[in-house]
Amino acid sequence: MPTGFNQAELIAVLVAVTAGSPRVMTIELGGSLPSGNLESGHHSLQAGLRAWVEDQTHHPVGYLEQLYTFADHGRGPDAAPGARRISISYLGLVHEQSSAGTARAEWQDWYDYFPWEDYRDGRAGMLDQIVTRLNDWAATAPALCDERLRRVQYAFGTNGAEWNEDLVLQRYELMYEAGLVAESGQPQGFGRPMMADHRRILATGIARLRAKIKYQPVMFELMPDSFTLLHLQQTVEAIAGLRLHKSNFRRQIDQHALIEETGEMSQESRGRPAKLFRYRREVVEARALAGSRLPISRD
Amino acid sequence: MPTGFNQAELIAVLVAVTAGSPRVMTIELGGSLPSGNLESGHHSLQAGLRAWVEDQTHHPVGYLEQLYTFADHGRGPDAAPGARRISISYLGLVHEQSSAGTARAEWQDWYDYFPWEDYRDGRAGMLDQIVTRLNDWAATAPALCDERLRRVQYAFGTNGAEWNEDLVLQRYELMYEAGLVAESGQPQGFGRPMMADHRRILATGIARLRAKIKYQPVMFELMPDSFTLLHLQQTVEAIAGLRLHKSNFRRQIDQHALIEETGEMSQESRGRPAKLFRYRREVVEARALAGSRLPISRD
DNA sequence: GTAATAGTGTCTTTCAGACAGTATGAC
DNA sequence: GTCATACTGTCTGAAAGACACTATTAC
Repeated sequence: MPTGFNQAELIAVLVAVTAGSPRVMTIELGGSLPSGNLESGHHSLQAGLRAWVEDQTHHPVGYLEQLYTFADHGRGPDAAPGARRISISYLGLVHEQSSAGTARAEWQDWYDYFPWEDYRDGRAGMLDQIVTRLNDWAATAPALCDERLRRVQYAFGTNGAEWNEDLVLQRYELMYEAGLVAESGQPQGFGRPMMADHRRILATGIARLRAKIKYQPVMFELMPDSFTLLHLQQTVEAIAGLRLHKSNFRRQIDQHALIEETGEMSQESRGRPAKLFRYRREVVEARALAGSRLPISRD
Repeated sequence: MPTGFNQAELIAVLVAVTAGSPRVMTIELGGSLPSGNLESGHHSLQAGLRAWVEDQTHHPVGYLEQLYTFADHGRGPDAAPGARRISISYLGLVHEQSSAGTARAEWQDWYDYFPWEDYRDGRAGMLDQIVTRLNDWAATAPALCDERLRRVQYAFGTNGAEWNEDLVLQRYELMYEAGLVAESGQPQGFGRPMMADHRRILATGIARLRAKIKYQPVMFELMPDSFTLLHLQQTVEAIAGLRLHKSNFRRQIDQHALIEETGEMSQESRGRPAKLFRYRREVVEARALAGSRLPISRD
């Protein structure tokens, strides 16, 4: 085989939110993200992934965006010298659903893989343990110690620094370097491991989604056609791993005129029944990415 | 050759700003973006591109980020059936410099390729022409007309909509669909064309940079070690294609404590001499991506 | 003096953030 | 009535946006 030829693989981070839990589609009993080779029948990368995902989940993918492309030197018995495996990963969002997946494919709560990322009930107890071990790790390398301590402080919000929920990948990479996850050789690592670098790809996807949700109305891709405001808020909270302020959340949603009342009321309330809303897709697509406010004033 | 194997190519959108002009590195007299095949000697995608770029420009690449990965069905005489060319593009930023490049590689003003993207001297006259032709194009398809008119209004800021400098790719794609650029077959298209889809990749890079500069201090990667505030502002203006408000720009820069005085003064002034500043890389790396403010209030 | 650029002060508007309150259902 | 959830009103402080002003050089 000539050099310069490579095998290409598509990997999907497919997300849904069910009953306040963020879920990711997996295969092999939660050990792998779904992936498949790029086939010649696929018209484009995105089309290939979209067709494949809809086949697996029987739901339309509302939103699909490219995440990252990795390349590793080819491994395995049939790898040619100089050949690589190129992995192209995508983030996909699907509407909340009750179907449990198929035998091969299952939804898993993503906080099984990253328990320390869930800040909804306050700082996870596990975090103190993790930070202690990271600080020990920093101390083992006098030359790098200061640098490492700064990274830990920034990524984990210690020493008065604030927790930044977007830094999912930075936290995972620190833990990987320090040998605190199973993928880096540690038998008793934190969180549930995945095959190869799949947990790293999932971290990339979570980070992207947490960042994106702040300036693009992508959360509606995770919602059913009609929903209550509390339901919407709980979905965002599940993604961000944070509790949000109710009245401010509501004000922001309707300041941007993102939704409208359906006229119906929710049936399943234990308190006062809630109004149902729907996403105003047309309006938002027109004015669209208006979230991009530039903090630099024109003249 | 077995199916499922593909050729991989690295493409760089390499940006510098010289004397208030944003420049992109090209080869073939400005007709192509620099690109090279992924070689087996390259340790990783990023390392391959970085080594290659530094070899070409003799400058360290301060900032390098992946842009997008494309796949086309293999073309050309030696393409195997089912083989594809996978193109992985990167955005790189280098410090302003005077060197004119090499014989093979040259810097070009990116507004040669996208003259309608320069809003610094007000709305480019060319825009009225473009919008007229786009509206004509919309009218040719009654079924799609409304949809197309909405896209034009949004992307080009017509009919009372605001100009959004980030929508570089959307504008190029509309013009491509309407046959207003040479790449889609029009002999007298707007702007300078490039080979294959290179101008589309450049549009992707410009859009990414314009968006990024608003919440990450990446402009300093384009600056020399010391610079005046006006110099910094003109660099950002060159990228954004907009004029900025002087005193607000300055306030924002020092509110975030991004820079510090060197103590020196600029020599080349025609008016009052300006203080020189340097970027506080350490501080910013520590507090870093603090730009990510979430417009959703925690509780 | 003029021209040109450097740099400061401050007013207004907007909006995130926080808090407290009222409304309507089940029991 | 209590409890739970739904929903509204308003105060405060920070920061964007806009405008006007003073400062220091070359000529």
